[in-house]
Parts: sequence; C-alpha cells; structure tokens
Amino acid sequence: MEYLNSLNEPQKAAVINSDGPSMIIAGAGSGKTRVLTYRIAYLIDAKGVDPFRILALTFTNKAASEMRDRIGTVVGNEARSIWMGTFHSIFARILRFESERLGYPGNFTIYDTDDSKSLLKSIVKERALDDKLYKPNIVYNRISAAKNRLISWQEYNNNPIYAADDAQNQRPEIGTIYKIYQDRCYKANAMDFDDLLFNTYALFKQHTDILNKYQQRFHYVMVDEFQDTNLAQYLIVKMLSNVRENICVVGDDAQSIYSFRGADIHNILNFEKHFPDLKVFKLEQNYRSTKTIVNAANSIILKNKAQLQKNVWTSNIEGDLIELIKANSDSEEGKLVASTIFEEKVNKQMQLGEVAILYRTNSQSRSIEDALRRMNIKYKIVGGLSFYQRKEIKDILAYLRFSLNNNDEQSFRRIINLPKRGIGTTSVDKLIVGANQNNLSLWEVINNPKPYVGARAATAIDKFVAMIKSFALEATRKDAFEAASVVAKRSGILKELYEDKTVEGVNRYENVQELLNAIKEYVDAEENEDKSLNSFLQEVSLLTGVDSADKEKADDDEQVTLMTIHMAKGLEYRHVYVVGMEEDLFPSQMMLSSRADLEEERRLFYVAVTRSKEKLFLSYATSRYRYGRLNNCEPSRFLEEIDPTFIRVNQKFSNFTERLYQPSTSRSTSGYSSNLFSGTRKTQEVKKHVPSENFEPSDTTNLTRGMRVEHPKFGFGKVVKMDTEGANRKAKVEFDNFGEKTLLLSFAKLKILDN
DNA sequence: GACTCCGATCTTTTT
DNA sequence: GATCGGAGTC
Repeated sequence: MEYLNSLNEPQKAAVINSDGPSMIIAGAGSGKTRVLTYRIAYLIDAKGVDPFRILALTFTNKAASEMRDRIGTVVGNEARSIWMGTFHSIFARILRFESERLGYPGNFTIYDTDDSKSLLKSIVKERALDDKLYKPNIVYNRISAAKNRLISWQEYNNNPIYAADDAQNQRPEIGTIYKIYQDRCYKANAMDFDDLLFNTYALFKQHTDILNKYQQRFHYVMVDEFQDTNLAQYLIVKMLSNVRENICVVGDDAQSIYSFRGADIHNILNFEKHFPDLKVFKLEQNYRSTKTIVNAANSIILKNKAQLQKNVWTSNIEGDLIELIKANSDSEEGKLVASTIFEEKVNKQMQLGEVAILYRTNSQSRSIEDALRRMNIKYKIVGGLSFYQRKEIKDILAYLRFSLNNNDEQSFRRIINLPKRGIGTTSVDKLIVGANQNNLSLWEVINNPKPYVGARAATAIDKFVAMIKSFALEATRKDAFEAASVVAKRSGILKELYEDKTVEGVNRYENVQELLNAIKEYVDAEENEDKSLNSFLQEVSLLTGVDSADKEKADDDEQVTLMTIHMAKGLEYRHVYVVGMEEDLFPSQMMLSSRADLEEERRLFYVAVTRSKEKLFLSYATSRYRYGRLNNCEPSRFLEEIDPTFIRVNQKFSNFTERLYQPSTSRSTSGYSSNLFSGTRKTQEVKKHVPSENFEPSDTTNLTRGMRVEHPKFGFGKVVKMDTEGANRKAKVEFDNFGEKTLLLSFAKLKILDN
C-alpha cells in the first residue's frame, strides 16, 4: 500500500478511517478525488471488502467513470464491480429491479427536462389555464422543488401553506397540475429525473424488505460533492447506511452552487448534528494554486456567514498578482482578453489548452468568441446544447422509445407528424384528451382512432401504428444497432435530413449517423451483455452533454476553453480569465431579486477564482450589450471584496485607469483600507443616434464590403464582412459609435450612403 | 394543416 | 441578438 505514502497526514487519516460515519471537508484543490479513490482502494485491498458491497455516488457520469478508472489502476479489475455511478443512474438501476412494487414495469421510460416541460405545457393547455401565468419553467421548478423535498402531490394538495403560497402568486392550480402530471407520467410508463429519487425514497420507505436487502448489500456508502445533495438524496443515503453507519460524505460547503436545482447546503452544514459519532477530516492544504490565489479566494469567502470553519492554505509560491482588466465595452473586453492571452502565450510559453475563460452566463461567450476568432486563437466551448438534446437525435430516440413503450406520450407527440403525415396538433390533442377522458391508454386509442379524429387523419394514424408495430418487431429480433438503423431509414427521418442540403441539414444528417455509430459502439462493447435496443435506451437517457462532448473530439492542447463557471467546477487551468465582473451580471440580478442569495453567488465566484493554478485575470466592461441594448455597467461588488493587495490593474491600456483611483467620497470601503473602486461613479452617457431626416431603408441585395451605411439605431458605419447567402444573409458592420454588429439583412433597415 | 411574420422572452443546469 | 411561439393567411 505504498500509495498511502503519497498522502499528507489529514488525507491519510481520512483514507484509513473506514468504519463509522465520517465527513471529509475538502477545500478547493486539496486532492479530494485522490482521497476518494484511495479510500475505496484501501477498503478493497487492505480491509478485504468485496467491491460489490461498496456504493459510491457522484453527480456526474464523468466523475464516476474517472474515479472508476483511477481505482482500477490501483486495485485492477475488481473496480468494475463497485456500485459506482450518479445518484440518478444507481437509483434507476434499483428501480428497474424493484419498480413493480410501485406499480411500474421495469422498462419505464425516463423523461428528461424537455419532455417534462412539454408535458406540463400540454396539461396547462388542456385545462385552459393562462399560459402566461403557468409557464412550463415555473410550474416545472415548483413541482421539482416539491419532489426534491419529498413532498408528494397528495401532501402538496393537503397542505394549506403551499396552497396559500400558490394563491398569492396567482397560480392556485399548481397542486392540481402536479397531480395530473404524475398521473400522466404513470400512464405513459415514464419517470422524470426527480421521480428517480422520489420513487426510490418511496420504495424504501414503503417496503422495508427491499430496504433491508440493500442495507445488507451495501456495507460502505460514499457520497461525493455532498454539498450539492438535495433532501431526497440525503435521506436515501442516510436510510441505506442506517444499519452499519459506514457512511462517508465528501464535499466543500464553499463550493455549493446548485441550490437552484434543489441542492441544500444545510445537508453538509448540519451533518454533524445528525451523526453524533461523526469523524470530521479537513483537507486544508491546497496543492493547486499560488499563495496569492488561495489567499484572495479566502478573503472572498470570508464574507459568507453560512459555512464550516476551515483554513485553506498552500505551500506553493506567492505567484503573480491577480490582474484586473477594465474595458469600455463587451467587445473591447473580448479584445483585451484575447490580446492578453496572446501575449502570455508568447511570454510564458503557455499552451492554449492551459487557459480557460469563465463566465456567468452562456450569452457572454459571443463577444469573447468574436475577439478570439479575430486574433486567430483557437477555442472550444464546453457545455451548451448536448448531443443528446439535439432535435434530430431526440427525434430518432423518440421513435425508438415509442416503439418499445407505446404509451410514451411525449415521444408520440414528437414523432406522430415527423416527417409530415398530415396529423396536426389538433388531431393529436383530440387523441390524448380522448384517451384520458375514456380512461384508455394512448396505444388503445391510436389503434382505433376513428371515434376521435377525422377520416383522413385516422388513415394516416393506422399507417403510423402499423409502422411502429413493425419497428417493435425489429427491436425484439435484432440488436440495437440493426433495429435503430431500420427505424432511421423506414421512418423517413434519414431521408428528410439527407435531402436538406443546407449547412445545418448536413450537420443534422451527420449527427444522426453519429448516433448510429454510438449505438454500434454500444453493441460491439464486450462489457455490455445485453445488446438489445431496450438496454441501450435505458443507458442513454441518463447521459448528458458532458459525457458525449469528450467523445466527440479529443482535447486539443492548442485550444482555449470557454465555459460557464458552473461547468468549471472540479477543473483547473494554469491561467483563468473570469470575464463580465459586473454588478447585476455577476452577482446575477435575478439571483439577488428572486432568492436574495448573495452567498451562493459568492461561492460561485470562489469556485471561479480557485480554478486557476498560476494566474488569475478578472475583467469587466463599463458598458455591455444585453438583449440588443447597450447598458452601462458597474464593477461587481465582488471585486471590492478581494483584499486589494492581491490585485494589480492592467496598465497596458491607457484608457483603463481613469476611474480607478479617484478619491473616496461615497461608498463605504467595508474592511479594506484602500479601495479600488470608491469614488463617484460617473456613468457614461449611452450614445444615441438620431436618424437623418431623409432616412429611407435601401434595397440591400447589392450590398458589398466597404460600403458606408446608416442604421436608424446604430448610426453610420462601414460594411466589413458579408456572410452566407439566401434568406439568412448577414452583414457585419463596424459602426462609428457602436462598434461591430452583425445584421440580418432581411430585417435590418439599412440606408446605403453615396460612397 | 402548413407556412410566414412579428412580438415577447431571455440566469446558472451535474441528472 | 437570437429564438420561440401565437396569430394570421394560404
């Protein structure tokens, strides 16, 4: 067990303490994954624990497979039989075995967030409720929050507090929608993500024999990222480890950033109260970052009240100061970040792969991307739309899903008129309402559609049903790949995409091919014993963008990484740029007004700062386009919360500094003697253009590069680039006072000036 | 039922 | 600025 020698004392103590409840508080960069993997390895090869008796829960597939690989390198093949996976996948596995006790067949479909929201939308529509009030997002979040706190629809409807709450928000029908939603999911033989947790809890609560079985099976339970668990996850884990109490949770309260998804930081803050015998291990030595970064991060998180006491330190070098970049606009911010990256790359022999640019919202990426492209700096964006969320992929999967689960309402809605077969939303609504009113299943109704729809639609539906039946037959006779290929071809989707020769169309066609490749890979993989379509579908519903993104392209050392701060948790880079450090953007305006949770935003900033190993750059702009409007921006309050001795202002650009060292007059300096931002905040006038009297939009068919134009809002400018052709023809115009804009020519009212 | 146009909408998102 | 969805038209 020489691997123990590579650990420091607290790490080692945490690893060899295997029995009884324990909590490992792992500060940023303190070697958490290493401790987790060694702890499991130690259980197996020092304590002789059967890997089959270890349950290790994570939040992402990526974390689970990484850990499995790393344990594999220590203990070998045995690592494969550990029960290790995400909460959702492990619970789904348990439910597939046991769901009949809850009245669900084991081959239930898993609804993703899109499916859930569109089901909610149709319920709102059917009940003729105001869809401005009952927006899918709001209803979904409300129901999801209830389930995460283990509140059933019955309890929800019996509790006057929720009713009063909803009534006050003008949404008294939420309880009813919740009930109908659960009902419809049940009829569709489907569970949503939250149901996987809720139903697992219900299963254990209602059937003690099953609970006993799993309590006996799992001698050791470990939970990663414990600060992000919700009540349902916490209570299930607690139940499972109730008998032996060999529970070990690992996390960092300072990095709890998912409350909007039901995560409850109190699970970690109060864990000690629930387990009097709890042993607490604190990993406080940071191996990742310079002293400057560690201390700056500490000075930020210090402001939070709700936190566990710890003292994160490092023996690493002092390192460079944090560099503050101030820009006059979002596009200038992009330019400055890009040129700084370029200089640092040359000066410090950086690989672009060692650089990350982090932002609060996805929409911020655009101005950065523009600048990087202009400087020929390669980049990749992590996150965004995942492979399995793309329309064409979801369409094919819906065909496959529906062929195996004929009552899957959401898949039915997706595919019934795709490709067009003359069955519109009106007919579909009639069928679904018909099924629900007559207490029939969806499949029963579409097998005999005549009473519900017109003759023409009925004939089309008959043909559709016959096709689905043939697909189902394929699925039982052939392996997943062959069955899926037949479905893609015979459904007509592949053909439709093939005929679409636009750039997007070709892309979609390739994506479908890519999906088929993935299915082929699944079938060919030795470890997958069950090669049926059914088995593949069960696997795939819990995959996400992060999982498939790695597969798509191997990491390129010469690419800068762009992503949201949320996506960056757990990662580290030599240089990190946190852009958009502006009040209302970060901390986010919405977060503050709707939930008044400044502390979580601060933790998010803490996460961002601690991603960097060597040097951190913070940038902000004094004006920024948001939703097409130019807004004045104030520097983020978080910039003032960092001890200013750790910051230096980037002086290379002369126009940056004028506001930074003005004498203090108004704002309190809250703790630090010198303050970078105190002083009068002169907001710059937003420029406005008054169109010239004879402004008359010109015909833009012959617009070319170099022409001068006038725009009613942005004033005068010069065309610098013409994009694509046809209906979506775009022009990039450099406006004299508003910078570069891309205009859609079918909409934009441009006047071509006499050049 | 399919298509077009214009107005409303817009945080983060491991599953 | 981009996208989605409702209303209106063919």
